[in-house]
Amino acid sequence: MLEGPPLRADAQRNRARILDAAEAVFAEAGTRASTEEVARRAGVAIGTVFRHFPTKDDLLAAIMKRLLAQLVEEAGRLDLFAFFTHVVAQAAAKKAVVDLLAGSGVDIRLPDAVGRLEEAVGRLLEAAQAAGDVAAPVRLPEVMALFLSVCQGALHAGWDNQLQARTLAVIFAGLRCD
Amino acid sequence: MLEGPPLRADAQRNRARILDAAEAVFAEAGTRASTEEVARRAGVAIGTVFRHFPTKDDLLAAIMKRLLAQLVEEAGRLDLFAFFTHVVAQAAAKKAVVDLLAGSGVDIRLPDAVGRLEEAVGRLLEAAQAAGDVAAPVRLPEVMALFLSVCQGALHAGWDNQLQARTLAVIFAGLRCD
Amino acid sequence: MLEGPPLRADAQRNRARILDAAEAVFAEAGTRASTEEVARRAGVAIGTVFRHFPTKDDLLAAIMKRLLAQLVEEAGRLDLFAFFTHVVAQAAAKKAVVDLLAGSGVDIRLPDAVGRLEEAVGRLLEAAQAAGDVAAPVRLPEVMALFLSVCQGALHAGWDNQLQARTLAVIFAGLRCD
Amino acid sequence: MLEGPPLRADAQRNRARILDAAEAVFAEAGTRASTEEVARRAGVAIGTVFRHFPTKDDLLAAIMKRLLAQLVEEAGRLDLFAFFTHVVAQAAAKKAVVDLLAGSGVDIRLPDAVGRLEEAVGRLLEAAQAAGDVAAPVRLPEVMALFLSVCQGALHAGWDNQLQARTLAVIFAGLRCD
DNA sequence: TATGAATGAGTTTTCATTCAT
DNA sequence: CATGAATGAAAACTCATTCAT
Repeated sequence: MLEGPPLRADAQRNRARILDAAEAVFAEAGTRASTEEVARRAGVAIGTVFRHFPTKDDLLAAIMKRLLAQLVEEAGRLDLFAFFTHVVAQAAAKKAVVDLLAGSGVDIRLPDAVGRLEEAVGRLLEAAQAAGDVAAPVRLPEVMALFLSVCQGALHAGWDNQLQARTLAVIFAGLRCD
Repeated sequence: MLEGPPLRADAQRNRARILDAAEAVFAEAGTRASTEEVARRAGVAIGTVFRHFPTKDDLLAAIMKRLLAQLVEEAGRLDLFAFFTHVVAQAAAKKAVVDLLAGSGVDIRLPDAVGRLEEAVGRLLEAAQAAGDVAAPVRLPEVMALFLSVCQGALHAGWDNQLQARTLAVIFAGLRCD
Repeated sequence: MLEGPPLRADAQRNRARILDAAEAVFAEAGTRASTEEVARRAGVAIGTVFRHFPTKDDLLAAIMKRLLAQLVEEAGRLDLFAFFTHVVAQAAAKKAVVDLLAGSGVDIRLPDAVGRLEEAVGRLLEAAQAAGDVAAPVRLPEVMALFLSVCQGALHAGWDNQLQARTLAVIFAGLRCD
Repeated sequence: MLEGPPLRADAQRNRARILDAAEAVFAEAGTRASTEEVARRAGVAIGTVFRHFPTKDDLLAAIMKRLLAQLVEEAGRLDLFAFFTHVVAQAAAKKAVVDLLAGSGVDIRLPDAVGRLEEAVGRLLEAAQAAGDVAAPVRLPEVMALFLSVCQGALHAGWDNQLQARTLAVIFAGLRCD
């Protein structure tokens, strides 16, 4: 957890640019895309990428961490159903992250961040069950599993709005009447 | 659709060996695993792999095609719920294929084979609806979407039998009461 | 010079087919073209090519030998100028051979055949000088050199009939007034 | 025509080294020589060659371009006869290049550079005709054709100084009395 | 003898990572 | 700190040649 000295303003800007570029590049081309391509997209030299993220896996982990934090933040503002819907809707933009969450060969461990997301979803689940919107026997693990599954699914095969809605409808019904 | 002359017996044997090896290797190490490793596992020289599959992508496509055919065959013997359950249970063993089905950077198109799977699942759906096991408004696209999603989800290390069962239970309930 | 037993009729037919195919293939794609491609063009399996020509170089040497014999034969029927003109006109069809004559990396020695061609051209030269069509000081080596040079030149850059004629005209003038 | 930013000094040095090495290697062993050998000779890692020339063909094209520029420069300093003589004399050292100019399987297009050479030779021709050293009806295309032909011819091992001189003498006479 | 599958050394090419500028 | 050239191990792919069918 050592964070080192705070970065200079330009360094911080570069770090953010690289993360944005990496998210975009890996979303488009998968994690096979080269680090050079990320640098190019970020408008930065390759050395700069490696200064900020000593290995490619570090870069991937950083993307993940950032998205997970975003998800936690969104979970704090929405109910369970809205959260699912929202995340699925934008899953395609986060391809790499969802892939990583699902473990695509690259081996990255972020127990903290994942744990925090699980807690956030847990709170949503409790609330939904308290409101009677989700059946009592439903537990967090399967909700997380469904969440990840549907994110994965949504990445691919061009789920349009319709298909997203219909697919989520089945899951929501399942949560309600289980 | 031209298939060329039938392969010699030994060639056919090698082709199958290579596909088996590739399925295993890519399941264990992802599609990043090298073609050499596949050759080694198949007990064959690298040139033999490339004679059968001129490109790594060709090899991946061939694995896919074979798995899809297997799924179609299994769909013919099971009902919708059993099919889901069965496939999810062994998804981890087919990691690479499920990844490919979902499009993991490698660019492979097998509309035919995918189409046939969709038809097979369509028949299962009709039967299940006729039997009253699935609600009338449910349509094929969302069933396929759920199917793929859950396969992806099931790849994760964490899904033990319990979690598989509980997750599918939610989906099955959703299909029933939608 | 051991020639072995005479070939069976079908074997002889195959040998010829392979040579024709090789000449065509190497003319189109250079000597880098693969032996497989030659086999394919000859409508023969790769093993058959290697039975007739134990190495690729043997195949190339055989093409050469055949073309040189052809040239000798043509030299016997034409005068020096007609011979030059004729050979240049069809040089493109013999790309590989001319390349080989010029020594393109592949190392092949056919002193006999080349010697016989040189003799044939020598006879043409004597005749032409006797007729006063070629200046007395001109010697065989430079005639051969010009011959090969122009063949090489004609292979490339799409010499049309016009250009062939004009280029040869300069050389013929040079031979006359040297 | 965009050339990108100017190369760093060390990169430029390496680029030149690689070109020199490639010219030497390909002159000795033909274009079949491996890129590794070029790297070794240049005292550079293989990756460096590919950073500068992403493809072997790119490397070959670059050699060509450089030689053509050299020829243009030499054409600017010499008269037509001296130019021919000079180039023929050193043709053997440029084996690969002359082969490429003539198109030896490798597929490279450099219309610009070739065009500039043609212009330069055109100027020499005009001057020679103005001086009465070349007959009026002679045109540029056949001069270029002769030039390339003789370069090709000169590649052969056998052309010693004598033979070069005698062969060029015939051509020069032809240009004079055509 | 013909066939065509298998071999495996050799080549090209890619890319994460290091390091001189 | 940023840059971008260099590195070199590893991967993809080719093809002359051998050998089982």
